[in-house]
Amino acid sequence: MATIYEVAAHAEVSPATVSRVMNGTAVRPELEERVRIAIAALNYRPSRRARSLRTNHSEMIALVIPDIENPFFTALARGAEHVTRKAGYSLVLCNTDDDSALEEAYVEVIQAEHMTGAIVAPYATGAAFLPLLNEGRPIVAVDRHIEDGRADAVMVDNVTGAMEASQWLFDQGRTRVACITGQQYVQTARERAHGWRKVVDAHGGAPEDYLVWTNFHVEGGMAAMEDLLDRADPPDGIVAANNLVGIGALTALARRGLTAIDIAVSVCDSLPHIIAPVPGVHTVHTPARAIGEHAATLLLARIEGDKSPARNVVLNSRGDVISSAPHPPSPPSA
Amino acid sequence: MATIYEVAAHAEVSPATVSRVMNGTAVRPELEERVRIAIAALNYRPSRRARSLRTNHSEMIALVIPDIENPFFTALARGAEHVTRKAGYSLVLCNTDDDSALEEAYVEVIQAEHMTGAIVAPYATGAAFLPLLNEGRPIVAVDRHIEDGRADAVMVDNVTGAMEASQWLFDQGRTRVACITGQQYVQTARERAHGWRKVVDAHGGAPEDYLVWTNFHVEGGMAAMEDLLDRADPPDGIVAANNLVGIGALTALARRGLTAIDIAVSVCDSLPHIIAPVPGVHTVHTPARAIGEHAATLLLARIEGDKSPARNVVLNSRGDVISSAPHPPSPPSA
DNA sequence: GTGAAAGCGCTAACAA
DNA sequence: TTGTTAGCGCTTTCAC
Repeated sequence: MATIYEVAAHAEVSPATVSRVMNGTAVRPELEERVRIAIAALNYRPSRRARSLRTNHSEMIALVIPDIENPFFTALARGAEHVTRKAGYSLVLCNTDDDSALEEAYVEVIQAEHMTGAIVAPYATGAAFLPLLNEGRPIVAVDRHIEDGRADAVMVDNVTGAMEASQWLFDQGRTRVACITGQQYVQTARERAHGWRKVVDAHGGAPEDYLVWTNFHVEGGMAAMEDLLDRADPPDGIVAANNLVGIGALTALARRGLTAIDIAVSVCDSLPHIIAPVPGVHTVHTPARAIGEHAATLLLARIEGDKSPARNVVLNSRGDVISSAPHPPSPPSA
Repeated sequence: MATIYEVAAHAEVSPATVSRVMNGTAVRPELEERVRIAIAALNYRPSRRARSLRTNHSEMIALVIPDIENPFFTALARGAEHVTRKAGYSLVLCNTDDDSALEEAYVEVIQAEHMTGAIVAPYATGAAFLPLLNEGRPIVAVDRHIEDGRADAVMVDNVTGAMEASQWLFDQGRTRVACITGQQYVQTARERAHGWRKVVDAHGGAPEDYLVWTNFHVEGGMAAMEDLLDRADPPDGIVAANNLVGIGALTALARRGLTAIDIAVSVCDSLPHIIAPVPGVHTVHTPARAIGEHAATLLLARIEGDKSPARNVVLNSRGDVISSAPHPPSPPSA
């Protein structure tokens, strides 16, 4: 890899002039021409790490998500990648498995690599990311809040979504409606459970253990569904609080020779790669890609120097912004 | 962020001594203790970009894949991430959409950021990556070869897999077996088509246009299936050359009120997140995660200095290594 | 074993 | 406008 000095020598100018050409500062056309020829001849590519050391600015953004294999987060990643790449930034993949020790490890990497910002779906309160906020590094929370007024956030209205999912079951004539959700530490798990409870309570309530806290994975959904089916009074309708749990619940049903016609299933978020409408299943779409795009756009604005108060952007299921309040996120509903 | 000078001042030693402590070079215990106290007090985190500039070594590895939303590649990514993270490296996500212009753009980023190596699923011949090979940057090709003897590769035997997929259809008594595969430029698309052709030819052949070249996406599979269904002599069995095409084909069937019981479907690679066995569908598993793990392991060995000739590692469907030849990959079968 | 000093490749003052 | 120079934070000779 050629350096700026070699280019300068080749063009018979100073390194500063080469730098100016690279950065668009005014340079006499004749010199600029010589520099461009030298750049082409040597296939010169400026070293971002050297530039970064000097300017204290890098083109790397961290994408911190719990599960790269969850289609919700890959769609989010794609949206974010699309926007950041166009702006010349690269995304560093940080898969946390909802493990705060891994979050902390990634925070150290973000610091050590001087990444310019991060898009983060935090576990629990997101406390692991406070050091970044303290340094003034821009962070956008996605899907779940960082419990700190300083981070922007792009969210969907999970309570309303879960209420819609729950209400659909009652509309179908179901009366014993249970909910399978994620870990209590996860905000979306709490909010969707909360939405379920509101609707269920309006319909006369449900047994306490109709609310099952598991994890947001297929096997979590399966195990929870098994347990519910083994009850003396099994439910006749299920709210699955995310896509993978929904798949797990449906899988457990299938293993017993049942389908969602027997026990209806209403899923918060889409079932990925579904071949045909599954009878008895209802889904409440979550605009994952739009979340990623909005988060990236917001982050880039912060990087450009936007100093306005942290925003809490809420999207509807089509990905449109339905609110963008400049105040800190409301406290978690747990 | 504290610098090494601040730590040195705090510990009343030279920066060199701090550096030695950080890098495990021998230092008098008493000084080391002082340094460690200073590091903790200042929350010192060495700047990787400064170190990288000096040592010409970085902890960044590029992961170049065509489609982050394809579960095959996310599973591969997870495997790679798992291995690289343990070794202290971070993965930079490069999503190419099978677009060689994007590949070239990412190659420039890899150079500019001085990333240490790359794991790459290339489009077409992988010519975009030759500059990296010329610089001696270690590259491991996954799923598809770079047509150059210098890159390691981790593959599965696609021809055999497609033959198995095809044979299953004949075993079911199907006689008119078509194949929906990806773009001709994509090695896996060609190899799986080749496997299909071998089996079909052994069974008396098939109309020329029973082989449909589309793209490796759901809509590609759907459109191809639609066309096949509209023929005067529609097939009674389909080889889908990847997971998404398989979903597309099944979706097209479902839209016409048909299922794989009517027209059997045999898929190269797994159908993701499938709820229950789909009657009439057969899948040939591809060990995506293991591919990512092996590729990362191989890449790390190269980074550590392994100079042995490029290897071509082939995995079976369970992810075990069935061959690891030290000679360049065989030429593509196109 | 330890410190002083140079230098990785770039940019930004400052001078000319 | 252009060149000279210093310095971003680290590692690594080279003396001591």
